[in-house]
Amino acid sequence: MTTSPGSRIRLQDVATLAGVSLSAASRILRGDEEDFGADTCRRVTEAAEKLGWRRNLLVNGMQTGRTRTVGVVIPPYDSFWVAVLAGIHGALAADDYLPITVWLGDLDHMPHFEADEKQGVALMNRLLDRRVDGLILWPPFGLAYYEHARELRDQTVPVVMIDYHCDTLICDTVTTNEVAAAQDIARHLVGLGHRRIAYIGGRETPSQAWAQERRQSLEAAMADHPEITFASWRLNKTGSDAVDVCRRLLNSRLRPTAVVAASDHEAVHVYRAAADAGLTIPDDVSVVGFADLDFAQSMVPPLTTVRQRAGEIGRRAATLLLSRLAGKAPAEFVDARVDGDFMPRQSTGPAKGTG
Amino acid sequence: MTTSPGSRIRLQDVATLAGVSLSAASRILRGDEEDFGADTCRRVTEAAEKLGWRRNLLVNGMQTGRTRTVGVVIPPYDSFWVAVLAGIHGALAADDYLPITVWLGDLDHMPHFEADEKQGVALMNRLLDRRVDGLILWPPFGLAYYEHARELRDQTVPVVMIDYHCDTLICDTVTTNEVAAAQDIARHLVGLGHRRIAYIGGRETPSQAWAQERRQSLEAAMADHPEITFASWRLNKTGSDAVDVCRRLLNSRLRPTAVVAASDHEAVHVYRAAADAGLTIPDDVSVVGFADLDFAQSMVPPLTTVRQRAGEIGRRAATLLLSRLAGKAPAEFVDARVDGDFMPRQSTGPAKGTG
DNA sequence: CTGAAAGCGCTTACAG
DNA sequence: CTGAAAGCGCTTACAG
Repeated sequence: MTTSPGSRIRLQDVATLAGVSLSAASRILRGDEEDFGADTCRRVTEAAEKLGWRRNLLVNGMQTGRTRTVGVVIPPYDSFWVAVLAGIHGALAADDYLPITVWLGDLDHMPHFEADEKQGVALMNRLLDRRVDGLILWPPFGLAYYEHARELRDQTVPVVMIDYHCDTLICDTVTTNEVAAAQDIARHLVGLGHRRIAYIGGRETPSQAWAQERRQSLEAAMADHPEITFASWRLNKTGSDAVDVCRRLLNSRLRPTAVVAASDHEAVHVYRAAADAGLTIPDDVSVVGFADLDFAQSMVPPLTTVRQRAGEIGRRAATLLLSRLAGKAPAEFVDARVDGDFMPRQSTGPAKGTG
Repeated sequence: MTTSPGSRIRLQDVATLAGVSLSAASRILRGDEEDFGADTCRRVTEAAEKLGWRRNLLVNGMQTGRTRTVGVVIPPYDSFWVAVLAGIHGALAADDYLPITVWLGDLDHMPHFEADEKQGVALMNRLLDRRVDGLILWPPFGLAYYEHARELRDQTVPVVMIDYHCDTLICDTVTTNEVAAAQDIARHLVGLGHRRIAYIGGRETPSQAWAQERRQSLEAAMADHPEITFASWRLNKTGSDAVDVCRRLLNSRLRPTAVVAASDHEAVHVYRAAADAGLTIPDDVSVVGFADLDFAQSMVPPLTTVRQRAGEIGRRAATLLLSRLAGKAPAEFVDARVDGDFMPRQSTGPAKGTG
């Protein structure tokens, strides 16, 4: 029952059993069979099989400096991130790379990453100590951690960030095409006759650049329609005041006939606030989400939203990193944009009084 | 921009900069400071800091045969498994172990694992080639893979299986207390006056032992109530006939007033079939799920179900493995049971005609 | 208090 | 066609 890790079979055991030298066994098992007699090859293969020998990838890692391993700092936070992870895993596995996925904090109470900077740096360093060849990071591991981990700052280890974006790129990034998505949303709502539109977002820390970009894209898209009155609202740091803020928003002087939420998560709060205020969706107020999370379709009414192609985002991130590792990536950092798909459903309708 | 992995700082560089020997630097940086002069220690620490040297855990792995790494073969399939993963990650991280989470197939179309045996074995072997110290597996990686991977069969590498259970234990297991949960369900339904009760499950392959146990536990619990007529139904291999089977079940001669689903996933199908058949939940038929997945509470009506303590299950699995690795686990395989919590909600009500 | 030496499990030129 | 030797980046007795 007790494990004895030292008892593993070594190549030398295989070589001995097959009656060849260590190096012969090594070369044969690595496919270098041409130089050896068919009989020798067979003896070695059979000996390895019989003893249950398996190559030791730690050795390869030490010798080559490459572990064929990628650190992925992304929690399975919601269906979007789970799908991103799946995309990453698939693409890496296809190239025989192994993702090592870790995250900080527990899923129910995602911490404020600013407060956990120390732990964040420690997490990265744990991965770097394992000699991952590269890293894929989610937004909260933005600039701050980047600057703390020497390997990243010095660009010894390539990094791809998802949904993180800033003016001067510090690494490869993969992001949803926010501008196009915002225009889709604006076009849809304006077409339905809405003139008073509000946006409700979470806080926008520097590391949550996507949040800022999403709002700004929508503001820009709305600015193309001078007939629109538009207002952006924002939740507090933790989002604990979400329903309350949504309620105030709906009752605000603007009296929006449509609310665009930063994501489907916030849209849920708008639904609740609308119910509290006795407002019907979409008759009294239209609601648009973002992401098309797994629950969006079964909300009552089904939520109009922008589907993010999460799997594709993950795959792009992984292939980008792999090409970087293979030295095949462009010299400049890549700023990859993945389109979203506007999904009109029943949470949006004609503006009240427009019919 | 281009990465040069060979350019990493080695301990020798640190030693040279500090003006000490390699071994002195090694011992000082590992905390063996007592034998050295305070000044020497400082010079070494500073040199390491200055050069940005980081220990190479691959070396430790090679030297000790332990990598402080655990292979976790669990996809983030639904909120249950995500929470299990979170529990595992938390417990491993607390002990400075690193989980390496991988899975087979894509999340949308989870493959038939029987059909992918080769890939499954390859997946395990990829982990074993990385010299993981142990493995945590989800049910589909049951007996079959177990028998194929020599390290597992020979118990060189300890394994904990979640929700896998069979008569003669082949490894440590962590499972929900199915018997108690089944009794809770039976008591609840009988108390509501139900006399005609059906169970709807997916297929029960050998590797999905939990499915079999769940059904059998319910059958046993029902047998304690002789006034109950009980029938078990089952979906086809892929579950593609789910709604259809549920429809037939509801219209069957039994005319069940209550349906117990193998999990919340199947309960969704029962809801749909009930709607198709013009039956109201719970007035015409009561429905009970299992797991308390993230969507259960917001189903219409909210689903009565058994909450599985996923986080606890994950933590137990991880700590069990860690104690096994530390040689502190009991000699026999552990069969850990985690209680579920019965969650009565609005999908169950008095049996029709009972009032 | 410090350094030369062996070894972890291999791979890869290189000499026979 | 095959084997002795050096080396990957360290750690750890052991000798000074």
